[in-house]
Amino acid sequence: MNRAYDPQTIEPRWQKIWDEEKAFTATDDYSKPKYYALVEFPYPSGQGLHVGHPRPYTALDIVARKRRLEGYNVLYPMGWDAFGLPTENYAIKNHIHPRIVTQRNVARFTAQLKALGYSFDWDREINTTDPGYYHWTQWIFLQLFKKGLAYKAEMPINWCTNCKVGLANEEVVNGVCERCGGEVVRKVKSQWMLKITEYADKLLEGLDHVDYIERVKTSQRNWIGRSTGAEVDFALENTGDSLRVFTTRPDTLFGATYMVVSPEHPVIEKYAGRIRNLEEVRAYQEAAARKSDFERAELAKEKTGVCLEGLRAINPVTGASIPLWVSDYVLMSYGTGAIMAVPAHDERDWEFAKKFGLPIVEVVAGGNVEEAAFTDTASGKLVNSGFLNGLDVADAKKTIIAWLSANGLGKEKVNFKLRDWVFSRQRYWGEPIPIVKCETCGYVALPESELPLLLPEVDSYMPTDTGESPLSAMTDWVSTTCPCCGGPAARETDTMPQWAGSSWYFLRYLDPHNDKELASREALAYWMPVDWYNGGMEHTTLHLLYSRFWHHFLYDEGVVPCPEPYQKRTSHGMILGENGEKMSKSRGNVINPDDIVREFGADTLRTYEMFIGAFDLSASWSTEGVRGCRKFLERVWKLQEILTEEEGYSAALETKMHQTVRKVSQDFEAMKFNTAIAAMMTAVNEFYRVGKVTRGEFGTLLRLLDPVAPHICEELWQACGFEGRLYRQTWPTYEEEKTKEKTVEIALQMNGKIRGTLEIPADLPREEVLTAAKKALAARLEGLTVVKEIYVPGRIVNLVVRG
RNA sequence: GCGGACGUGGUGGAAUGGCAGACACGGUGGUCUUAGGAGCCACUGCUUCGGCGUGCGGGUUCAAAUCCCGCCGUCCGCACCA
Repeated sequence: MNRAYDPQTIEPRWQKIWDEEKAFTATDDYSKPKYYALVEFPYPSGQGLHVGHPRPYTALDIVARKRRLEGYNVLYPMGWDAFGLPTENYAIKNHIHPRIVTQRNVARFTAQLKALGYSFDWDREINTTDPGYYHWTQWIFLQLFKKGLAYKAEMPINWCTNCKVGLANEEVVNGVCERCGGEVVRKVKSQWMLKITEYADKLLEGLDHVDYIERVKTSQRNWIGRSTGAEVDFALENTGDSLRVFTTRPDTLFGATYMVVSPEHPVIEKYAGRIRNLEEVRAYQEAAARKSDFERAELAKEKTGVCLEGLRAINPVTGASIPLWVSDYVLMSYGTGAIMAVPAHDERDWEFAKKFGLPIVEVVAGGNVEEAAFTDTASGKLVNSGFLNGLDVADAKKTIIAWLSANGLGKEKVNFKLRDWVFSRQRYWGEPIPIVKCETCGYVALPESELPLLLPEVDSYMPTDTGESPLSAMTDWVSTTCPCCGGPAARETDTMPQWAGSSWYFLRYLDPHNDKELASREALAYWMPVDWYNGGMEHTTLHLLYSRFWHHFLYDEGVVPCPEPYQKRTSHGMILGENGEKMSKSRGNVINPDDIVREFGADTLRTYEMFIGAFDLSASWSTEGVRGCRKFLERVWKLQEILTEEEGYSAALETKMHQTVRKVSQDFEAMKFNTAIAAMMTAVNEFYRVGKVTRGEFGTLLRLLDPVAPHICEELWQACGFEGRLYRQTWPTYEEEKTKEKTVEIALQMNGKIRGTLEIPADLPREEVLTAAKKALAARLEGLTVVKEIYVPGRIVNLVVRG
């Protein structure tokens, strides 16, 4: 009974028992209320588990375990996002097949996660690199292809000169490859693209119907970047042709004194013959092409540009002839790749006009346009603008758009920052794209019966010098016949990006062994949407957006029962090293969770990671703090020594117990794990203060603490002779009435300054409280007049005095 | 530059209009001990003992860490998106 607390013995034992008893298996009993708790599945890296992983896993383990005690059928699954560059790079370097590397890493991660006692349903484990899994990743791609949402395009892509692979914009960080730090240049390649832009409005609108923390919604909205404005056509002088621009400020059209096109804009090629300084323009284009996106965007960079001499446009409202310039501050990838420049009311145009001596015409009054661009849209009135004069900005926008439409010169237009998703990678370790190219039929989908299209064995995983995938060297795999006409055809050799497998994995958990469909209709109808999804801030834009896009698409296809996959999304903060810096090998501040488990136990690690601070903020590791949590668990263990035979709560602690149950229950829901644990520490301190703990009190404590530290609680539950398994009990309840103290100590203030305290019965009427307060402060009140009396029940009396 | 978050003891952090510093770490003293890097007990924001204290300066309020205005600082995103 009074053995010392020994996590190294009890933790593996309970892990084995839970496993054998299938304690955390989600059932297919669809009559019970369901709860789907989800954490981002890890990439099984060679480094093994990081102390950052247990933070979100423990948090949702707490939620999952609490929900089970509350009677829900809970699904809390785990799997592996196992395609990806580090594995492939390791395979290249060490001449080991990436599948072997993956198996090894998955085995290590599994052992590490199991040692932490998570209540994952391991029967539903998935792996994105299993053919039985990527079968359905490929299937979804085919559906996208059939609906015209997957297409091939010549795209200037970010080319990592080191990995020899095309990167999505978001994989380029500060001009270098996010993974290897190599130099990134622009290169044009034919790429598979997914038309996520088609879903921009749905992805934006869907945010209004889900419970995401606000900053996640904000970053989704910013990434989609919807802006309303107008398209305007400017006639090109003596060509009969026109140049279209997008602007959010059509109201300033009278102030458009020149135009700018991006260096890649086709109008330059089209009218090259007219451009008198073509050589200068060509040189500028070449210089721009050599620059990476990063260099082009570099902060505080001076504006550069060249005038297209010989080519001019007409301002459609003023009729004035205005010059055309080329400059890399205009991006081909947004809007139309051309702008109307209104230097008086746009900072970039103003800077450019000042540098090149272009005219600045004020059309919205309110600033000094010789000193700075006036961009305030709330206060100004239109001037120098013909029929718009005197209007405010909002009205002027409406009026000019109506005028443009009526004259066939433009119309209202919505633009998005969001671009289509570059979906090709010239890499081996990814899902093959199930498409063949036929000389007569073009790109043809593989029949669904031929899925999964297996990743073939290759001799080398190294991408070729031409930038093609290693698969392209496998001629007998590449050569095939066209499913459409039977003629000779070649397989697509690009593979999918790592984002693919993670864009729908939460659906596969519902029915992971189904080889007829990605998941059964019944399972989808019952389990979706995910009730609570937690993940890192680093995935709040792309992974979330991509997976929401696929899910919206699958909803439109009738595959899934709801448009939004995740009902609730939260994010955890990072765990930093003891020095407050990000943990990394090079900084030498890495903490290995295995060491913590070995020295202190899994329950201590779990408790500590939940106690470390507010869940959504980053926190620094502290080994002293870990020790403190171990000490707390030791004190819980030793409560056995003062455990009495009484059932129920003792009179002395009844209120405290009801308060603690309420506090812990509420705090777990609000992810305030640190204060929930603090409340349990206080309760334990109380037990020691009164010198005993009843069975009722101890049983309640064990059930409250179980989600955080399940092994010690399960062990104590059994050791102290409580019936059955703790994981099969019910969540403790409280009575609001019993959380109320009989007497309270209130603060006494005079003019808002604390002047004393007073112990009173909690239900004492206001007048009697005030009388007692005045009596207690009698000495200080002498010679003063009380002009106002404030009483906040249970809190404070404040007497406002004068004299 | 834009957007977001944050700023409280020696440290991590509580408190979201009502007694600032819960809970813990660290520290000091004591106790037990062959021993203490264990356990237990007490104290632990500053103070000239009047008071003063939540980055700084204003404001609203009977009452402000909390709400409002203006600064300063730190961290994280995004970065010429017309």
